[in-house]
Amino acid sequence: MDNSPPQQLTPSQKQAVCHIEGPLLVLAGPGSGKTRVITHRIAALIDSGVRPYNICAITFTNKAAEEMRQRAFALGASAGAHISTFHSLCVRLLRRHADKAGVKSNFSIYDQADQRRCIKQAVKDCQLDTTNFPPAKILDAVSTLKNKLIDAKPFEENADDFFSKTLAHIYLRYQHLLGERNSLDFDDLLMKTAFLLEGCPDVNAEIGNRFKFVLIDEYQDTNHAQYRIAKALVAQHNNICATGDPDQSIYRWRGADIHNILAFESDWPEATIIKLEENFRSTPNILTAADNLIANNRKRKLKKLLPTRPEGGDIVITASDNETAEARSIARHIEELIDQNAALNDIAVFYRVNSMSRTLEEAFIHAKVPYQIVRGVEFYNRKEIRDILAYLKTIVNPDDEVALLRIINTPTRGIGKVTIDRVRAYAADSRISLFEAIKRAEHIDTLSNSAKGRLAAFADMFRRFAKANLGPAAPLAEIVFVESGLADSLLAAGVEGKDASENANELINAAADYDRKADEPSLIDYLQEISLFSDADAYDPTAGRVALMTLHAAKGLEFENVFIVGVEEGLLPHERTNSHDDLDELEEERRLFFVGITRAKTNLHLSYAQYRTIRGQCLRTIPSQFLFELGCTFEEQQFEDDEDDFDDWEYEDSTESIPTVRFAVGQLVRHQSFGLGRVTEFVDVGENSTVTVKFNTGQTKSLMIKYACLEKA
DNA sequence: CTTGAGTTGGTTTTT
DNA sequence: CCAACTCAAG
Repeated sequence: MDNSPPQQLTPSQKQAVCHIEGPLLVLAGPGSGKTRVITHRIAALIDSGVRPYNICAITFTNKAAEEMRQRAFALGASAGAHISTFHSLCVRLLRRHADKAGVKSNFSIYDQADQRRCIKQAVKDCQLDTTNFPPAKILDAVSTLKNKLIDAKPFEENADDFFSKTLAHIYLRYQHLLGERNSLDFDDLLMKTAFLLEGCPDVNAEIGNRFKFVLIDEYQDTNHAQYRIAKALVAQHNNICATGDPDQSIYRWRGADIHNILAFESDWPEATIIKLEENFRSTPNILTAADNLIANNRKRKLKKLLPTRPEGGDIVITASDNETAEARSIARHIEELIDQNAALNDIAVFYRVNSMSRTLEEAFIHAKVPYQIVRGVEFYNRKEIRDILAYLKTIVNPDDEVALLRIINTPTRGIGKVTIDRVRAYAADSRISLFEAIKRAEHIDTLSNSAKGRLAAFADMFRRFAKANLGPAAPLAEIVFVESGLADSLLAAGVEGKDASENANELINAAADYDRKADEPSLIDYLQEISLFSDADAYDPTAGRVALMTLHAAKGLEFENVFIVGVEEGLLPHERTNSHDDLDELEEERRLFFVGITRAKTNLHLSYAQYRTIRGQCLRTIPSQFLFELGCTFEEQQFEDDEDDFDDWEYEDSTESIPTVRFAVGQLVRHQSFGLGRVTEFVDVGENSTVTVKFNTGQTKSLMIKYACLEKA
């Protein structure tokens, strides 16, 4: 049961803990006790006389930060060290030095949905068409620029081609809109902090006095902005300890630059490098499979995966007819595990895309398997929650037009499009904010008297809210929920609104929870904190439920029994990654699978479906190339569903293959011209079946069986 | 001003 | 396939 690292630290772990002064890179493989090393290190630093106040540890998620605080505390480290994510640290620094950073301290933080709306607005403002300039693409480009710390103005100055120039316009407009609304997006938090630290000597000096020892976890997933922040944080003392694993870098698409960790030695030439290659988590066969898989990546630092656990456990690959059968198969396997006394907390199911959770959920409900879907942000994306939060955001930051427009007529209070347009026009003319204009509604001549009255009532409501904004978040959230009329409107919606009401109450409870935990609770702080919530933060390891999550969310976790579903071409690697043409993309998908596999302590269960319904279309699938790279011999089970309600045609369809020569993966074959080789993949699509063969000449070929004349050797 | 029917378009992972 | 948006009727 307990596979935690040995009580005694291993020599290399000890070395990493005790290396106090100077830059240190800990290259830690999965399950190497990395977290343990970091917490011990924090404790050791404090032990050796460093004040907790002078320590800054940066984690990847809030959850990880929380855990690290507790663990360090359990090791006897006194409280006081700053432990948070990069983003939370940035929020703190930007609020503290708001004037120097060029922001107001009550800024809102834009999430993805807000960003998209805002960029859309910016595109329109530039008189451009959203079909030629899709907001999602533009947002991506802007985000990339920000992650590289290229601000709008310098970008515009250097833009020479048409697209860059247009992009520059949109980027400038977007930043302008954000500024007007006193809002920052996720990338701004990093970019503005980097500029603040690099551009203000006094802030930098203050940082130097404060943070004398800096620890950064998951360094392989830092982007350029985070790298520059890290550099600035350690500039004066050079005491950086970065930990990470290049093989677990899975956020390239978000700007993470694997180069940061690969080039650590050239950044800090005097750096000590310590490798943690022993694995205390997984059984040898799981590690062999993981190692075989990742060996296919060409661009990597070689690192061993040394097992310390005895043999045991299974790797099982299941092929099911379709995703429903796959989900049932998983549910049944879980029932078996439960029969063998496995704890529900010890079981997890991973998938590549969130939409795959639906089918699993249905199967688990049917089989009465308790589960939790680890998706923290989902709660905050619900309409009723976003509504309440929009009220709260407007209280804190009346310039946040997105929030204001969301709730100005929610619930409906007779302030429609026409009225809003007139107020906006007035606001633009008088060069005041929309909220300011609403307060002056009675002076707006274009408005009808009834509209004036409604706007006045709206403004009055916010005056009452402002008076009630006295620290703790929960009481205000409750007042807002009731006085805004949201509570009544949900009540009026009957059954439909019942869930929504419960969610609203849950939000108020969550706020109360925050109030209890925070040193100095405030609405601003609360809003900024929940903006930085991540999916993984919602994971409750003590829930007594099977955990369902994306492969990305699985990072940093471990389970006795791991299921990975949908191990198919197009899904893992995902087709949208362009991994067909781009080797880097393919390698990242492989790392993602590697991360998934190495979460498993004892039993690993991989599965794919032969047909999968995607966007309503039932399509034939191909097992993922990654499956064949695992290399170890495994028992492949064909899952047969014995329930009667299974659609007949699916059987027909899948059994109606034209008789053709079949090849097993691993089969030795001979080809007339290429000679001997081994089958690495067999794609069964009837008469057009193909095999991929790795020939002894070194080349790998995909061949159509009906033409290739392969013979089994 | 609100509502609902109809259309369009986007469709991975997330701080 | 679903969510977000548009538009016309009430």
